[in-house]
Amino acid sequence: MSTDEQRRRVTARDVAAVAGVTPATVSKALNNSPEVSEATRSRVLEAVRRLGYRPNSVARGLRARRTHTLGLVTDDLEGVFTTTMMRGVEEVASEQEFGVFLCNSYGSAAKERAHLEMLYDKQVDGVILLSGYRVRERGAPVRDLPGTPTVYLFQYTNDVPVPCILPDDEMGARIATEHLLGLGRRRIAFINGPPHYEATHDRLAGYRAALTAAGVDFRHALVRMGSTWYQDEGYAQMSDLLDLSPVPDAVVCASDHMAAGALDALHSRGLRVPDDVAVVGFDDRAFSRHLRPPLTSVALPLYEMGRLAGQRLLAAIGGEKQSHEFLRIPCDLVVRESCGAPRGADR
Amino acid sequence: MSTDEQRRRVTARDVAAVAGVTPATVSKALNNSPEVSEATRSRVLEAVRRLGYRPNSVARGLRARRTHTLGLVTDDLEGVFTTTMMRGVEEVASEQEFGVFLCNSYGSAAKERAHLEMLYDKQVDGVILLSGYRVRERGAPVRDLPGTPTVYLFQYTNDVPVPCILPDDEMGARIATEHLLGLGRRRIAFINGPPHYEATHDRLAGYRAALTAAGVDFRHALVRMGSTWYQDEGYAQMSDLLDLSPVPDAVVCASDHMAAGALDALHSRGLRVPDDVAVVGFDDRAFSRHLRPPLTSVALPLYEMGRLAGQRLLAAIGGEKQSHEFLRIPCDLVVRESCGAPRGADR
DNA sequence: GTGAAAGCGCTAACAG
DNA sequence: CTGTTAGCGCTTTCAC
Repeated sequence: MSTDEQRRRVTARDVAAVAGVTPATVSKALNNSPEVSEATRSRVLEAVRRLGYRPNSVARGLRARRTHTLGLVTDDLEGVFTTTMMRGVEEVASEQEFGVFLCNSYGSAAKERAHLEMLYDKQVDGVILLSGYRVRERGAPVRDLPGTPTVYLFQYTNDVPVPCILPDDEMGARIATEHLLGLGRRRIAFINGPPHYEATHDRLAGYRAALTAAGVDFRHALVRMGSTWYQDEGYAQMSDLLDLSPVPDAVVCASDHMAAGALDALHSRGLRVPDDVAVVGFDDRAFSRHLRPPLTSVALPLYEMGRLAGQRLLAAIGGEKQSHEFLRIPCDLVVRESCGAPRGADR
Repeated sequence: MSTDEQRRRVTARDVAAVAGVTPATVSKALNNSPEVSEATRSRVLEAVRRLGYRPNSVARGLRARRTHTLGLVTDDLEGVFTTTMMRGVEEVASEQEFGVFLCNSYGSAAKERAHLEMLYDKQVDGVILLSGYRVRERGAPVRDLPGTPTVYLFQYTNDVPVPCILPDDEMGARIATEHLLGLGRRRIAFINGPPHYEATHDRLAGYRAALTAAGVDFRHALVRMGSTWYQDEGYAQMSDLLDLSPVPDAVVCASDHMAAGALDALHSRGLRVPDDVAVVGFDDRAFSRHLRPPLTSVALPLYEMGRLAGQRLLAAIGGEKQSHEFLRIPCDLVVRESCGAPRGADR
C-alpha cells in the first residue's frame, strides 16, 4: 500500500534529471530513435525503471493528434449478441494498446449524438457502430465525425463509405440445409424470420441454393415467413406445417427461439425429434443445448466479427483506405441431437 | 456528407479570430467566467455556433489534469451478471459526460495489469473493478494506481480502503423465505450455494432470520450446501430432500439453475409445483420465466449496483473522501407461479 | 473587461 | 549524438 497519494506523477523531466540528459533525449530513447547512443539509452532506461516512469498518454495525444483510443457505440449494451462482439473488439484493441470507450445509446438518436460528440471531443481515432439487434440497415451516424474512420458492426448502410461487418447468413442457412440433406431428408421446411430483415432474405437464398444444388425441388408450401423471431411464432408456423401431407421430415428455423417453439409443436403432435422430424435452429444461443433434444444450430460468428471490426478500424487508422463493402463472416453449424447427432455429442 | 476530410479541426483560436477576441477570452466565455461582458460573450458564442467549435478534450485534460474519463475493468465481459452492471455504470458516467474505458481481463493478472497500466497512462480519473462472477473476495488491484479513486463492484476486499458495492444477499434470502412463510409454508428447505462464496453465508443468515422472526424452527436437515450453482446440483439436493418425511412444502434455491434442477426432481417424483412444494430461485435469470411453472426468483439489483458504483466513483473524483465500506443494495422478489402467484401474473 | 504570457507533458525539427 | 526551441489546444494568472 503506497502512501502520499497526491505525489506528482513522474514526467520525462524527472527522468531526464536523473539520467543527466534532457527530456527530448528521454523521448528519443524511449521511442527507439536511432539517433541516441547505447550508453545514454541504457542510462535513460535505468532511470525510467527506477522512477517507474510512464509517458503521459494525454500529452502524447495532444502532440501527436492520435489518442490510441476507439469509440464503441452500441444501441443495446445488454443485447444477447452484443457482448461477444464487444469482447472481440476489446481484445483486438488491447492487443494494439488501444483504449475502447464504451457508449450505449439505447437506440436513441439524441443519446447517440451525445456520445459521438463526446468521442469527437476526446479525439478518438476511430469509431465502431454496433447494432445489438439482428442485422439490419441503418443510415449514416447521427453525427458526422469528419476524418474519423468508422466501421459498422452487425448492421449496414449504403449512405456512408464504410465497411460493414456481417454474418454470412446465406451460408448459415445453406450449411444447415446441406446437413439435413446429407442425412437423407428431402422435405425440408424453413421457418424464416420477419421480411423486413436483410438476414431473412439471405437465409432464404441459402436454403434455396442448398436444395437446388442437391436437385431437390423448392416448394413454397414449405417456407414460412414469421412476423417475429420468437417461440410462439415458431410454434404456430410448425403447427401449420404439420397440417401438410406428407409432413416435412426436417425444419430449419431462423432463430433458436423459433426452433424451441417448433420442438414444442412437434412434441404436442407426438412426433419424435429427430426420428420423425429433424430440427435446426439459428444463433446457437446458450439455452439451445438444454432443449429436448439438444438443438443443432447455426452459430453466428460474433466474436470473429468483433475482432474483424477492430482490425479493420485499426487498419483504417493506420492509413489504409476505407471503402463501402460488406464483409460476410462464415457461420458454423453446431451439431447436436435434434439433427441425429449421437446422444451426448456436442459439436 | 461533408467532403475535405482532412480539414483541420476548429480551435479556440479560430473562434477568437472570428469573434475579434483572444483565445483566453473564448475560454472564459465558454466556462462561464463572470469576468467577461455580455456583449463579447454572445459574440463568442455566435462564433462558436457558426464554426461548430468544440473544445479539445485532450488539451483540456492535459491542462486540467482531469480527463473526465473512467476505467471499467471486468474479468468477464460476457458474464451473465456483467452487462447489466456495465449499463448502470455507463449510464451514470454519460449523464455526467464522462467517458468509460472498457477493459476485459479474462481473469488474468497479466491482462489486468496491462489494462490498469493503460488506464494510468491515459490519466483516467477513476476505476471500477467489476467481477463477472458471483460476489467473492479479492485482494488489491494487481497494479497500484496511486491517487486514482477506485470502487469494487460485485466483489469485495479488505486490503484496500475502497467502497465495495454488493447485493444484499441476506435480505434476498430473507424476503424469499418470508414470502413462503406468508403463504403458510412451514417446512421450508434451503438449497444453498458452495460454501466458499460470501453470498452463501449471507443467504443462510437471511433464511434463518426469516424463520426465527416467524417463530419457525430452523432445522439443519432442511438445509443443503451445494458444491456448484448448477442444475445437476439442484436436482441432486432436491431429490435428497424428498427422501425426508414429511417432505418439505417449499424450497428456496440459491440460483435459478439450481431451482430448475429442483423443479425437475419434483416433477420426476410426481409432485406438483406450487401445490405440493413451492419453489423460489435466485438471480431472476431470463430463462426463469420460461420454466414450468414460471419461477419466482430473487432479482439481484445489478443495474442499481452499477449506477451506485458510478455515483460513488464520481463523488470520490469530485473530492469526497473514500473509505472501506460495504454497500449492500436491496434485492427484489419477482413473484411467479412457482410460488402460487396466479397463473400469468409476472410480478 | 480583455489580452499577454506561461505552461500542462510530450516530441519533431533543427542546431550544434 | 545531444540539446534547444517550439508548439499541440487549452486555461489560468497577472497586467493593463
